[in-house]
Amino acid sequence: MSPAAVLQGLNEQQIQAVTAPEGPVLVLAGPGSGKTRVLTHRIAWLVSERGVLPWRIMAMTFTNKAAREMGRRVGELLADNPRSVLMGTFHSICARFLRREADRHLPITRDYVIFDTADQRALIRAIITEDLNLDEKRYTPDRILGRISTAKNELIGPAQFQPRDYFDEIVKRAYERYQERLIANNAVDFDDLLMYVVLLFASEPGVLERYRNTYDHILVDEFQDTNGAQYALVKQLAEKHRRIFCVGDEDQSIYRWRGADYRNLSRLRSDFPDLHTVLLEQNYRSTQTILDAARSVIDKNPHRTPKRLFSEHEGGPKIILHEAHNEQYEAQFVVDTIAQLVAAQEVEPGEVAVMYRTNAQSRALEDAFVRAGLPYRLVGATRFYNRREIKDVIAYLRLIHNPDDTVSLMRIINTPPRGIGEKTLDMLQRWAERQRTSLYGALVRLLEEPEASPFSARSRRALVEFVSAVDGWRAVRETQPVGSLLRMVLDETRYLDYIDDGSEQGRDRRENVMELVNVAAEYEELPLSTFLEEVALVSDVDNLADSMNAPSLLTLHSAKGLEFDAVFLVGLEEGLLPHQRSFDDPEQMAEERRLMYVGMTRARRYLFLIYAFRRAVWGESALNLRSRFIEDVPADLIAPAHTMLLGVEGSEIRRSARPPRLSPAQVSGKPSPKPFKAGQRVRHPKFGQGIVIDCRESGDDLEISVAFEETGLKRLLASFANLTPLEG
DNA sequence: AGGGACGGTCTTTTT
DNA sequence: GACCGTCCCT
Repeated sequence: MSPAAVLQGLNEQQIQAVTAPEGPVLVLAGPGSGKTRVLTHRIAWLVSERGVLPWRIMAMTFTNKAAREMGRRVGELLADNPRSVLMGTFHSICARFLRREADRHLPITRDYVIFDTADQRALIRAIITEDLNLDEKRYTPDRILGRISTAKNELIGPAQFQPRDYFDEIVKRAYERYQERLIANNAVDFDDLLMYVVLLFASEPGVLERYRNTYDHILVDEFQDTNGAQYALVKQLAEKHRRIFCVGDEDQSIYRWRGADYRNLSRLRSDFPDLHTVLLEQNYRSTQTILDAARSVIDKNPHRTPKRLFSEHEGGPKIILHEAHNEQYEAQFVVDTIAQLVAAQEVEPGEVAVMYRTNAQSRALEDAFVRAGLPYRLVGATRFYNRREIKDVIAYLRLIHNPDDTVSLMRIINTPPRGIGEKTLDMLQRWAERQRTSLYGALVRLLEEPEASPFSARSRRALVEFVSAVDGWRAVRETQPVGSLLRMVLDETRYLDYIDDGSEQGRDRRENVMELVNVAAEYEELPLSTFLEEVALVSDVDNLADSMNAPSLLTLHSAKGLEFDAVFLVGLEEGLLPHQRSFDDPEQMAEERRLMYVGMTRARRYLFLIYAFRRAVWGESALNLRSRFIEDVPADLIAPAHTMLLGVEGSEIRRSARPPRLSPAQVSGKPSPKPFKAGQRVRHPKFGQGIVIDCRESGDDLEISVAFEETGLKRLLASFANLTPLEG
């Protein structure tokens, strides 16, 4: 293959990046500049031009989807060397290393399981209430787990954990127990996957040497989102041969809250002083209008490396700004507008995305899509693997794989109900403790010498029946493919009858489980451990079905790395984006701004910024001001919805014959007298003085929003509110 | 032991 | 408005 083939279609800057010397390289690049493309071509270039053997290359990404995509493209570029490059998420790659090294070097075995967030909570809750005798209202599992996670991301084990306040003292004690219990369960949490590998490499130079020698080229995607442990891993692997290639964009760093550390950029620079930095500023994705708008939002963030983003797509349609009356109208506007864009053949349905700050916002959107009879792809919300029935079934498989997994055992020992109640479980737990064995160990003992146990005949029979069943499955777990093992479990436990109570929900649950059976069947002869590992490490975006030509609904966080012809950013309101929880922290506020920036730059041609005048929060209707980020977009780049221009040439397409059901403010047919105008000062007998924010028809009344000096924002109906206008 | 009714809390964002 | 934990009844 000639160099021209590998470099084909790349611009000057990109070629420079792809063919950079094999020392440390950092590619800093704006959105849509082909970062991932550069990474892919770099791999192809190393193999075809530099003669690097594909299996000596390791490329780390943040989602499996990104890894798959990369694999596909590398496969295309190197027709004869497919798939042998090690590509995966940090977590999945570490899970693999651990599986290989656990028996020799770690307190867990190769059959370890990965605890997800719910498992972690169950474990820490038990520690707080049982071991430490504390009130879990005061010491909430999530707060403690958050501290533990931060520590692990910085490679601080329970022994090195330095308490800085009283709460930390509790955290330290909980952390110690937590780690002991994980090990007793033969389990690791997400952070352990990384921490164990880094600590192992640090303590066993021989092991590290083996991996360094195998993987002599390290590539990292989305470098700005690496945490302390991930950086340490990269450094360990690369510090000797120094062939490291990172791409990233600090303006797209949106994972600080889960440990992403922006200091890793300066660490990289100081650990690799000969770092070769390439800047990519050309954007291949968005129109200049979108880029200009996005830049005016991100430019307000302090301390950034200024980047001049320029597009090869001049101009483009204006950005549409729309205020909806509430979240239902917001969703309706989105659905209607998508229908119009599609009808006008401006976009394919699958090239449209609706993005929001919180998962809860997907509900109203889903409702609108369902009512309109339009298909959609949902990322997140009630994630498939978080559903109760799926977790139950997977708990069975986990227990079969690893009988020490007490969290799974507790989950299913009486699911479906088989007469093992609280009393019996208490007794079992105490009995196991007395014999210094795991719960499963105690159950096995019960099987061997039933009369040694303290149980009544009835409980004993139930327990024996349960453990015999699990033992039976364990006996065949090596010989049966995952799919048929799962079917055995379902048959013998009559689990489907248990969840399917005949209701619609019950049928849904049954179908979910059947779906899992299908997924499992695809694993064929692959070991159970592989199945469980992938189930634990899949992310929401990984499941985004490319095959379906329908709009995607997703959070701004899961939108990173994706692009669409048309993007709707909804819920652009103070309190939502930026989120309430970031108001008092400038660092977090900067991250909210980057989130907005990421969302805007996902769009190729059409960008819609949408906010709702009021929104139901926890069932209550609340008023919101529109997001401060909207104010940062230059007015000349914005057009209101009713002037919507379709087509780059500016051809105007009339909005559909069907009258769009938009907010009352949109229906501007008959102008009615509005006694109150925004900005006007008013007085209310009870709330005092304030400023009118908004005034609009609501039914046949007027709805006035007033920001009162004392009591804050209130929404009043003109016929009830006794408002007096004040002068100037 | 299990099921149903009730009330309090909760939501950022995810591997 | 959803989920979970708690209480009470069968």
